[in-house]
Amino acid sequence: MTTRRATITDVAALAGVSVATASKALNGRDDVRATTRQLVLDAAAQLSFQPNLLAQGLLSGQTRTVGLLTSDMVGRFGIPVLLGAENAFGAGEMAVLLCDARGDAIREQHYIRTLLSRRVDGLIVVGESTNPRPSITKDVPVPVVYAYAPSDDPADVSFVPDDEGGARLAVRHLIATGRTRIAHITGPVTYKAATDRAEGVQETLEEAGLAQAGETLYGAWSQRWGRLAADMLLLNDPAIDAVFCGNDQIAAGFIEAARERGRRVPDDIAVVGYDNWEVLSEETRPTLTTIDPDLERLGHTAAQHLFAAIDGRATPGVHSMPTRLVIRDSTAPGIPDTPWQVSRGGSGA
Amino acid sequence: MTTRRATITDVAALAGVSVATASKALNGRDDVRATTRQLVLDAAAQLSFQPNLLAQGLLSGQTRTVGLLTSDMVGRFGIPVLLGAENAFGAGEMAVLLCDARGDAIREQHYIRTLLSRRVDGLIVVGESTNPRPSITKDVPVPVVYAYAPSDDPADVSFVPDDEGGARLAVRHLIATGRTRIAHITGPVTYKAATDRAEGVQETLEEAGLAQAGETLYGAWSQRWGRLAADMLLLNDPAIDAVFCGNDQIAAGFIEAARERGRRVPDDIAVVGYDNWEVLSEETRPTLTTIDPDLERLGHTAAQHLFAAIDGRATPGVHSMPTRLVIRDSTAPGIPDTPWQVSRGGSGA
DNA sequence: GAAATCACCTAAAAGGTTTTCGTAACGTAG
DNA sequence: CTACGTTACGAAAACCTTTTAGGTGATTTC
Repeated sequence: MTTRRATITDVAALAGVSVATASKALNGRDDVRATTRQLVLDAAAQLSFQPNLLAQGLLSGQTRTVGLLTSDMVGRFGIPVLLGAENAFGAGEMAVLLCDARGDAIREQHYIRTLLSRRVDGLIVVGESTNPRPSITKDVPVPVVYAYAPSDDPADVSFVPDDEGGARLAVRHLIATGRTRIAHITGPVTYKAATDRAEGVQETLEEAGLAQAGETLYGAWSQRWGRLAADMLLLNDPAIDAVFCGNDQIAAGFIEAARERGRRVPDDIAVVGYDNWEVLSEETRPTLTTIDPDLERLGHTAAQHLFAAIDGRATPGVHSMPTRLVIRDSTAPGIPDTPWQVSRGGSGA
Repeated sequence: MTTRRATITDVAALAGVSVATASKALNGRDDVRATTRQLVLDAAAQLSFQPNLLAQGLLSGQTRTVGLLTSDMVGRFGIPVLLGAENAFGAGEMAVLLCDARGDAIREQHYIRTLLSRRVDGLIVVGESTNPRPSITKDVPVPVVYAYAPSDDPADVSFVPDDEGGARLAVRHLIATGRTRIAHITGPVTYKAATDRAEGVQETLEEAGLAQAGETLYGAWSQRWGRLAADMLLLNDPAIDAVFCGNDQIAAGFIEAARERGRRVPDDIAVVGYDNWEVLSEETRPTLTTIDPDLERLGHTAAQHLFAAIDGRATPGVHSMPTRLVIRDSTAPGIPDTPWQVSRGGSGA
């Protein structure tokens, strides 16, 4: 198991050529005879030679490695972003060094240092909420891209979901299906995601000449809050015919409470969620129309822009990424069982 | 931003000593005068010198890096394992290279090659189900540890959750709360997790002199199947007073259907789930008693054993990791709101 | 027949660090 | 004064690869 690994010297020796020639043969450079090249390739195969990327990196100054610094991997949103990024990296010859700072600034500093020690070519920082986070770009001699949580320095490269656009999609869909008394229940007011979406709701309703049914109800991101808010809302304003919820958990709670109060979804009240967290949105009854923030794509795009930045083609600014409306039964009665999806272009970079 | 990074040569020059002395001073070796050492340290600080880990690795043959090969990061189980492992690595000076093979054997081979090219010190392979997976240990010149999915070679080092033990915990708890007609609904029979748990149920009931209420119902890991199975079960065997479900989704579906059929949980029927997936187990009504497989700990332990293996102290075999019973309201009526937890020792390595 | 061209290959340096060995300087014992 | 041990430091090798510059022999050109 622990046999010494073959080096290019071994390959060259076996092929009966010099190290330099072996290198050229292996890397497809053209001042080597075809027969010689084959000799070298055969030798390499026989020894199952793998070039030492450390040595290459030392020489070239490029490690083909990027650091992925996440502030809280436990949460739901970091994972898809990370997944999309890993996906983009895997496609190239890049590898990703994963560091989870667990929301601790000290630990983050520590990780940044070790990543730099390892001479990563770039850094991608993924946050856990869409609230801006401190920039690290100036402290670091390699390009940095921020995903999900933007940097607080607008000159950095950030990718965030278009929460306002998502809310617009949701509300337009409700209006298009004939709803006129639309309420909005969402999470804590301290979340930029919540206030952005609320703003999107507000503006879209105004554009359509409608008034929002009641104030935006800020609470928690939980099912419990969805139930509670449903009780409040249905009691105060019985004429409501649609509600847009700040996430799928709130929506699931709302649907449950509404049914217990004898309101039929979607016939009496249409419900739209947010996140397209499928374990919830596919299991509510009726299944849940929701906004998919397409986080995997966000991560993918962020990674690609990190590549570009490494190549010297940075794209500064906060880029807001388009979301998708996923229509299911909670807004569209009578539609066949398979959900159909609506994608939306534009709005972002 | 792209200023050349300081090397030990720069530090040595600034301190007015040779490179060798600088190295010794920085690494705390003792044949260097105290005043000289301070000189070097000051110079290093001034240049904010960071040793190049590539160069160190090239020389020492140790990269202090491990590869984490996951077969399907999208799934629910890989993540906590990965998290626990990352946690263990972060504590030391190890870094983890993340590769998601997405269940594709070709891609897995590719990743293994590039990881070896990068001279990782070890590999941790995390699977997506507890079904054994092909061993890669002989193809690889570094230690390998398998987490969640064991290797099919029993001489390898594997860590799996103790599904049988988890089932025992669940059934013993039901018996302890006075239930005697206990049914078992679970996922597809193709999952070893499902059959292991079923076996645990069977044996525990026999030991208690009880007969299982009906055959084990194999189906899907979904809420839908939980509802369906509930309908079948409650119709066929109205005397059932407890059900142990193969996961929390099935349990959530069961609870829902049971309530709709007018059975009170836990008064008429006690329900136990599996996984302690908190988004579900804390949101069902009543909240769900369930088995927590403690995957984060599993990942942590696997990582620690990888360290040991790298140091030459491997621990071959399939180690089965203990689970925890988390008691909530679906089995224990009238208990105050905060859940109390029971941990169990033993049974594993 | 000498010079130039060409095809192919090799020696050596570079990259940053650690470690081994060598070498001063100095003090102490004989 | 010589022999030796100790202390503090420096030169150079080693890790593995790529690249540059150079070298060899054969073939072509005048």
